Amino acid sequence: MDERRKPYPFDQFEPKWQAIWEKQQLFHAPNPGEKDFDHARPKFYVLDMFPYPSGAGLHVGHPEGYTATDIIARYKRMRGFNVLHPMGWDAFGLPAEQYAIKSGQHPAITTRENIAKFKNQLKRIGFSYDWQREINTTDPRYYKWTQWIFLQIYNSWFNPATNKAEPISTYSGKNPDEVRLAYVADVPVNWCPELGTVLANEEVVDGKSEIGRFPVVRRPMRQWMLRITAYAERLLNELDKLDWPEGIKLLQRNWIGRSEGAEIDFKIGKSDQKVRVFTTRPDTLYGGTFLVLAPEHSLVDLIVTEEQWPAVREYREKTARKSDLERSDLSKDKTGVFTGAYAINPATNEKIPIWIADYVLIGYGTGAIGGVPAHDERDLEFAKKFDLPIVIVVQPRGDEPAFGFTGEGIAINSPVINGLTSTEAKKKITAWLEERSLGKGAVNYKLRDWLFSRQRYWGEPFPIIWENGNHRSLGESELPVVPPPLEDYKPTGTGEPPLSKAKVWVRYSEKATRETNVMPQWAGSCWYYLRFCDPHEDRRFVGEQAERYWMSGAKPGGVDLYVGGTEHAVLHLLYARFWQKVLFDLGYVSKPEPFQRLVNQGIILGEDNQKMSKSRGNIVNPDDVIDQYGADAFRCYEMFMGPLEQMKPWSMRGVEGVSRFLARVWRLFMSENQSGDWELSGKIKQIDADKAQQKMTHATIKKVTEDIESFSFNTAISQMMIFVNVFTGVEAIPLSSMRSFLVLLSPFAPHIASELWEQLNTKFADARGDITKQSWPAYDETLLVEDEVEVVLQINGRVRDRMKMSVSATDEEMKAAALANAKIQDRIVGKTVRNVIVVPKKLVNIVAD
RNA sequence: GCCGAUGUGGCGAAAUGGCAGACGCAACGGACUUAAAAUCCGUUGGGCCGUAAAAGGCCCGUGCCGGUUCGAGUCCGGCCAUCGGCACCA
Repeated sequence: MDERRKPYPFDQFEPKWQAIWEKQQLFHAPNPGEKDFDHARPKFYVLDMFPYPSGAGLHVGHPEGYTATDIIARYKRMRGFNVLHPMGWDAFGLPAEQYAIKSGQHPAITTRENIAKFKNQLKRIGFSYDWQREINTTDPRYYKWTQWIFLQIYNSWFNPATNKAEPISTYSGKNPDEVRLAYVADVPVNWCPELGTVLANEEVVDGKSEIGRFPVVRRPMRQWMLRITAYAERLLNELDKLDWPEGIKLLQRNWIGRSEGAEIDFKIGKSDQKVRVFTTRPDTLYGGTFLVLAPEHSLVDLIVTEEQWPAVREYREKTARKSDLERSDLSKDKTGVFTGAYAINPATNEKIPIWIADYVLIGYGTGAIGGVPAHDERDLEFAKKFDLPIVIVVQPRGDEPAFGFTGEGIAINSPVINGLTSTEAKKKITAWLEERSLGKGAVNYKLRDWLFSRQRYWGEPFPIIWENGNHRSLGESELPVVPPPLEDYKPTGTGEPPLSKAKVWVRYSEKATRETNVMPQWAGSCWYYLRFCDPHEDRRFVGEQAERYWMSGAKPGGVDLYVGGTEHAVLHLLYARFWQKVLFDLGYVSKPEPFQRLVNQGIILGEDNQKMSKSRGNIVNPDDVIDQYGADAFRCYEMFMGPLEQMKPWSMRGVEGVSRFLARVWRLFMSENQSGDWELSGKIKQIDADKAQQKMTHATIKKVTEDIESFSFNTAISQMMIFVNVFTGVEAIPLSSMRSFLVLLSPFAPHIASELWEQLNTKFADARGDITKQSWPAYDETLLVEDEVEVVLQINGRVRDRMKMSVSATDEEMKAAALANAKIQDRIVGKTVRNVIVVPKKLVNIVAD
């Protein structure tokens, strides 16, 4: 293509229009109270998941969602909305730091370079972002407020009575540090020696770090935690009113993992000690023949008998050394040790042995279970292995065997609840336990508190200092806390964060030292959508008026449309919801949920149908595509590939096809003169469209409008192709149809639409101004109505003939015409017509045999 | 193991329960051209009958098996395959 002439001169007009948009700041959205703000228009906030600016630059997957949102943004502007469509950078994170370790270059420099590269690439695609609102999570003017929000979390607690966060000052207990939403705890963490940091559960995949795939081991360490579990119920319930894909809601529900059941106390021997267990099947209590504690359970020390100590100690040490991976890998084979102690089953009053086993997790429920081997697979396996008694207490309703039956049935061998269904039995036994103070109904969640500290350099420092072993928050006036420059960014390897090497910085005062952990990468993205509302406000994390305006709406979520990949289904999306709720409870924001509507774009595969990766060498770089085919072709191809949500392979041939379509659009408007220059085609005239042309135009307006609304961008483009095919070769082309068409095309291919619109304006005075300032065309449904339609004639559901009929034909007329049809006649001779089904304007089906 | 998504030509795909394959790619044929590229026009799911060639006709076909219905890619039940998530959560 280099030496050859391009099919249309996109290389000239695409940069031209990008320069015009930038110069005129056409896509800047003023805030309420600012110059040019229009109160009469409704608002629309359309947001992309902002990228991590990696050194590799954009790949074609990024702009897929970005193109979709850009189409929506441009469309909504033409429909009269004030559109907020911003972009920014989630720039804290490991790669820049890893690079710093290797090269010694400060991550801030790497980050700045990568951002410049990303921004340049995005601008070449012609996205209509309001670049005045660009934000960068590593900018002190931004993370000052990330730290500020942390302080709000730190300085509040979750009041169960009001079911919301409140300032810590309202807490009446003795030690507020026990209830803060941000707290310090010694917890078994996922320690990654290679990365020199701990990781959140969510960042560990199959026992390896999500980044780098290095092994991860369990190790107790003192860490900052955020009390997200306090919000489990609300995070679960408030999903209902969000317009998110059901699949994503389900992922979050499963992650939160609510289960209802009971907590039951088992007395230990003759002492006053009790073990509390959680179960979802209190109705199987009579079948409980042993107890199992997690090896780490604090009661173990108190109950183990002399002779069992050595075995217990050895087992506990062995478990502690196992990583999570090993622990679950060996899941097929149950292990455990008897403690020598016994408990009393409160239902049967029988003495049952207490074991420890690593299939019971310290972090879930009470860290102890009642073993009901007859009706729980894991307990059954354990009982078989260690020869523990098995008692059947649930009778299945079908003909399944009761032994090992885990479903719901009828309670048996259980005096208090015999004959009841499992559901009834659960209620009754729980009430029975409550009356005797032996237990109570309880709800448990799989969700754990959020491990919030990292032993890294390139992240937000905590606005916290330590004095005499106690933590204390810095004042708001001391923000931002800026990380000190370091000679050496390497992790210390001991778990001591790199910031501890900056001795001067760490020393806050005579008596106090700074916290040296930093926040995880998720911190900055937990609230960036709020900052976009008002990115330059320096007195508050977001201006109140701006927040109330852009986040407004009748539904709980403030952002009207949020587009990004499924990989953030439970991490970013859950964390952001959590922060939003804390800020909402404390009265800082107006909405309980951040994102009202969520759409996930599918992954784009390489041409070989494999995931794009450096090692496969199948990565497509948007720059190369744009060099060859232009930004409009790139955008349109990304949308033409198939449904947005679907995974689909890239195809350069496909890009070429879409590029040919845009060239046809170009030549519909432009022709080459003698000297080889493009000029407006003389075929375009101010004439009325004939009936068929008018119908095609309105059908196209309708289809494109509806398809944009339903995110069916691929079929919208198909319709525009049909339109162009119809008008290609027409001798006199009606101007009005071309005007409408260009407006429809402009969200998809804004450069060519702008250029052709301008060309029309040089000759015709029927419209004025830039195409981006036009309003979206309306369609007239009456023009789409046909006089005659082709009706399908079927016999027994098989098409036998077709005939033209007036749309106003009655059912009777259609039936009569069908039966009179020659081909139908031929086929039904000698047969009995049993029934005739008439679908108006569509078909007649004759049932005959 | 559990949960979810997907399965339609050579390929990407389209189809409020009503003509399966729109639109695009690829392929083939034609026009233009000294030639090629580009462009334009046409053909293109499979099988069979038919004819000199056409016209035309019939049957099969949306992962597999069954059901509901006048009529099923679409709804229901069971299975298979691929992808994604969770995974000893009591």
